[in-house]
Amino acid sequence: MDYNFLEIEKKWQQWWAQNKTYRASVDSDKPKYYVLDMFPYPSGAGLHVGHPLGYIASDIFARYKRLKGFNVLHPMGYDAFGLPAEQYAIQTGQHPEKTTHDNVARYRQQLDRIGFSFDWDREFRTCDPEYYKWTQWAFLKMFGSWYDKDAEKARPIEELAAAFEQGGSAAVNAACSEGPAFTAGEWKAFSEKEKADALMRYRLAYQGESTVNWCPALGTVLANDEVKDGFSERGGFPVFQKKMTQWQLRVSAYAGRLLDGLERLDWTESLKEMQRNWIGRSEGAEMVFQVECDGVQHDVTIFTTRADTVFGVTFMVLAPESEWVEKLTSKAQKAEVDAYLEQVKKKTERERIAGKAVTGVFSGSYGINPLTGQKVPVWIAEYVLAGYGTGAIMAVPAHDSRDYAFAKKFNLPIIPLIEGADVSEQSLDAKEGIMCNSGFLNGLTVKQAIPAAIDYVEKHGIGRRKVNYRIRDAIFSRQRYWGEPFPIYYKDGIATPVAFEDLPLTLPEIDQYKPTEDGQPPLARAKDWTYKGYPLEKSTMPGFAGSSAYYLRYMDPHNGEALVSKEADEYWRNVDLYVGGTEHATGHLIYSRFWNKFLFDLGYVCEDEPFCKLINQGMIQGRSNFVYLIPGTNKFVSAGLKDQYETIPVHVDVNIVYNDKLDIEAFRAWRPDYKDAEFVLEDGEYICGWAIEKMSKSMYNVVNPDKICDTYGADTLRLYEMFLGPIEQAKPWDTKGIDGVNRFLKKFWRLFWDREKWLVTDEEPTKEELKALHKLIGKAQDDIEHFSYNTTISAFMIALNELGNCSKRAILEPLTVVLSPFAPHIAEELWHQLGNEGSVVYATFPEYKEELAADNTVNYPVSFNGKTRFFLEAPASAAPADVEALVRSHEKTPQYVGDMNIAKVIVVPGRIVNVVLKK
RNA sequence: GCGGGUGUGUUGGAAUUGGUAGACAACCCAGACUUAGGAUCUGGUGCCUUACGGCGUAUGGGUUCGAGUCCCUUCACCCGCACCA
Repeated sequence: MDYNFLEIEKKWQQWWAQNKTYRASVDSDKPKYYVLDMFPYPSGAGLHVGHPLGYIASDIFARYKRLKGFNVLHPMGYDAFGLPAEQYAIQTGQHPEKTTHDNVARYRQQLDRIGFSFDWDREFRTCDPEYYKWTQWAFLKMFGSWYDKDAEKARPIEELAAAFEQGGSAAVNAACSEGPAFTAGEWKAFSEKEKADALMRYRLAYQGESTVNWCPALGTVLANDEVKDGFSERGGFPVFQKKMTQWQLRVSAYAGRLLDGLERLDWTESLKEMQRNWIGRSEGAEMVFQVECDGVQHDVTIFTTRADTVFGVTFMVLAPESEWVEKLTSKAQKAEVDAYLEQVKKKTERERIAGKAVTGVFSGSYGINPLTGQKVPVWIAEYVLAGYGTGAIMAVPAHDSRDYAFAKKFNLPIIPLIEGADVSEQSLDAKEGIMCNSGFLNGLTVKQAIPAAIDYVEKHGIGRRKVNYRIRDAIFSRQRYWGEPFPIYYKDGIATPVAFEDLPLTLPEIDQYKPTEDGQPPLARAKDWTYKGYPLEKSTMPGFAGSSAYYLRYMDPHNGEALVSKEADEYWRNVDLYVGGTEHATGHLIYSRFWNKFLFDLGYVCEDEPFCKLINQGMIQGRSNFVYLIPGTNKFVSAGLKDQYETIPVHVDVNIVYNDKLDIEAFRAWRPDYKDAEFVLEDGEYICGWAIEKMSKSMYNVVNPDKICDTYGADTLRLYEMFLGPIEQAKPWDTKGIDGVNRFLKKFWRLFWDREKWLVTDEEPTKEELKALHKLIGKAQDDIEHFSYNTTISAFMIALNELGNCSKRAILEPLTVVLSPFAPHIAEELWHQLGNEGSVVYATFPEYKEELAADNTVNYPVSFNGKTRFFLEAPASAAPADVEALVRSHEKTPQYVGDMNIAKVIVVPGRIVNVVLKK
C-alpha cells in the first residue's frame, strides 16, 4: 500500500469529527492549557496559504501539550461583524448575514482540510445574537461604571452618585471628561437631565463630544487605530478631523495599568514597545498662564515636559480645535482667525500630516509668563494637537524644533537657555547642558533643572506635576448597519440602558444598508427602532467590540446566564498561548486588555491580563512569476534571453509554473488571447522571472491551500509551512522545496509498508537505533517548547537517515507519537496500523532518556593556537586531565612542540581541545 | 527624526549560546533502476587551487588560545511610531 494521503486524510478527519476527539471539558485532574488563534474575519476571497501559518503553529503546540498531559482548550470561531460584508451589501443589496454565512462555510471547509484539532463545539460568530448579547452586556456594565483613581479600579456608578450627594464632585478622584465642578448642594438641586449629564462625564462608556476621525466615503467615524496615514484602513478613503458627539470607552483611565501590565507578559519586546508608544506615557508639569483678551482675564493651563525652559517662552500656541480659541480671539483678529480655522478644517488628516508647511495665526491676546511676568503673544497653529495634553502649549523656540520652525516663520524671538547653545540655525532639543538666562535655575544641568522648576512651580501654586498619556479614549460608535446595536434608548433625551432581560437587542431588518439621505445611520431606516416607545440609539458598535472578550466566551460558549461561568473562568483562567499577527498591536490587543481589566475590576473574571504568551507569526508574501512579452506581438521570451529583446514583464498565474518553468500548454489555455502564443525557449524550456510581492489576486500569486492538499496532502502542507523558516519571520511562499517534506513523509510511510506488505517487527532495537530515537525526542521536545518547528522537522529527517530502514515497533511507535502534532493524519493512520485502539491524540509523549541518546565516544578537534590540526577520539566519560594526557602523547602532536613549548592545554569536555603554545 | 530588528552558499535556512560554520532541505551535476518520470535509490555540490594549501558568516577594527556569536566603526535592508510639547 502506498502513502495515499487523500484517502487517509479524509478518513481520519471524519473519524475525529464523529468521535469528537478534540472536545475539551473542565477536567480539574489535569492542568489546563489554553491555546488560541486570533479568529479570522471571513472574507469573500477564502483562505490562501498565508492564513493557516499561525493556525498550524498553534495546532502543533496544542497537540504537543495534549501529549504532555495537559487538558487543552483550542477553539475557533469567526469575527463576523465588519465593513467588507456591509460594503458588499450596499452594492448588491444582499443581507450581510447571508454573505457572512457563505464565507464562513467556505472558511470552515478549507480549515477542515488542514486537520486542525479545534473543539468545534465551542464555535461562535460575533454576529450571533447569543454571542453579542454579552458584548452588549459588557457595554452596559461600562456604562454603569466609573473609574476610581485612588483605588485604581472601576466601580459601580451608583457609588459615585452617592458620593456626589455627600460631597459634590470634589468628593472623588475619578477619571472624567472636562466639565464644571459642583458642590453637594448643587448636585441635589440638579434636574434629572443635569444629573445624567454630570454622570455621563464619569462613565467608562460615555457619550461625549470630541475631535474624531470622520470618513465621509464610509459615512462613519473611525478609531485612531483604524486610520493609517490619514486614510481609512479599510478601503483607503481620506479621513477628516471633525467635532462630533459619539459613544466612547474611557480606555485612557486604564493607561497606567495597561502600561505596567506589559512587564508581566511574555510578548516580544517589539510588540510591547509598540503598545508603550501607543500608550505614550510622559512625565511633566501642568502650568497656568494668565491670558488677557480684550480686557478679560483667563487662566490657560498648558502641559510641558520641559518645565526648565519656562524662561525661554516667547509665545504660546493653541490647537485650532481647542476650546480656548473662541475665548482668546480678540475682536480685531477675529476675521483673520476665522479664515485660518476655515482653511484648516478643509484639510484631510493626510494633508495635515504630509504638508509640513508651518501655518498659524495670531489670536490677538497675550499671556503672562508666570515666572518672568513677561507678556507673550498667543498664536493658533495646527502643529498643536487638540487631543493631547490641554491643547495649549508654551513655546520655547530655542529648545524645541517645532517651536523653532514656527518662530522663524513668524519672526518671533528666540532666547537660548543653555550655555554655549547656538540657536542661529536650529534649536537644541537635547536634554543636556547647563542652564543660563533662567533665573534661579542658572548653573543647574537640564536634568537637575526639570525637577527644580516643577518644585518651584508647585510651591508657588502656578502648576503641578502631571503624567500625561497619549492614548485617547476609543470612539465606540459607528454609523453603520453590520455591528452590534447599542442597548441604549433615549428617554426624554437621557441615555438609558435597555433592561438586561431584554438583551440581546437584535439588529432590525432594513431595506437598504447605506446611510439615509439626510446623513443618519442606516438603523434610522428601521421601521420601529424603539424601546418602550422611546427611540433607540441608531449607531452600532465597532469591529473591535465583538473581539474584545471572545477568548472568555470560548471557555463557556453556550452559557445563557453569564458571559462565562465562575467555574469555567476559574479553571481556564486566561490564554496561555495566543498566536496572531502584529497588525493588532494597537487595536485589538489594547482593547482586549482594557476590556479584561474592566471585567476583572468588577469581579467577573479572575485574571487581570488576558494573554500570557503571544507569538506573532510572520506574514507570508507571494512569489509572483513573470513572462516577458514582446510588445505588439504574441511572443514571449524566456527569462534568460529577455535582455536580447525589447520585452515587458507580465504576471503569470503561479499555479501553471513549476520551479519557474512555465507549463506552456496550461498557459495557452489560461486566457483566450494566449491561445496562439509563441515562445522563445532556452534549452527547450520556458523559464519565468519572479519577484516577491504581496499575495494578492491581481498579481496571480495566490496559492490556495486546497490545491496543496490535493497534490501533496494536508500533512505535507503543515510540515512545509513550518519548515519554511522561523514562525515569527516574514517569508515568501515558494512551492519549490515542498517536495522535500513530501519525500520525508513518503519515506516515513515506507518504514511501515512495502507496497502490500506490513514491515513492522517486534525485534529489539540496537544501541544506534535507540540513540537516533532519543536524540530526536530530546531535540523535538526542546524545539517545540521554543516554537522552533523548522529545526524539529530537520531533526526528524536526520533521525530517518540514521535509522536507515529500521522497521522495529519499539522505534516506530514513539516516532509516530512525536510526529503526530506535525502530521496528524499519517500519524493517526500508522498509530492504528500499529494496533492501537484510541486516537494518537491520547498517547503520551515519549520520555527522553539522555543516556540512550548519548555518544560513548567524543571526537575532539585538537587545535594548536586556534588552528585545528587533527581529531582525537576519546571516551565520552574521560576527564579533561585524561584527554590532555592523550593529546600530549598523541602521535600527531608534532615533535618540536614537546612539553617544553606547551603553555597550557584547554579542554572543554565533549567539545574541543586547544593547545596554547608559548610565544 | 525616534524606537525595534536583521545581514551566513545559487535559494529557504542550521550552528548545543564563545568551541569542527554551512546541519536539514531546495536547486544543480553524475550514476543506478526504468518504456517513461515532476517516481525511487546512491554519490557530489561554499569560493580559489591540478594538487599541497589558502580564503571564507555585510564592512573595518578590537577582546580571546579560539568570534557567525561579545565590544566599537561604517554600510545596507526590513518593521513600528512620528508635529505627543
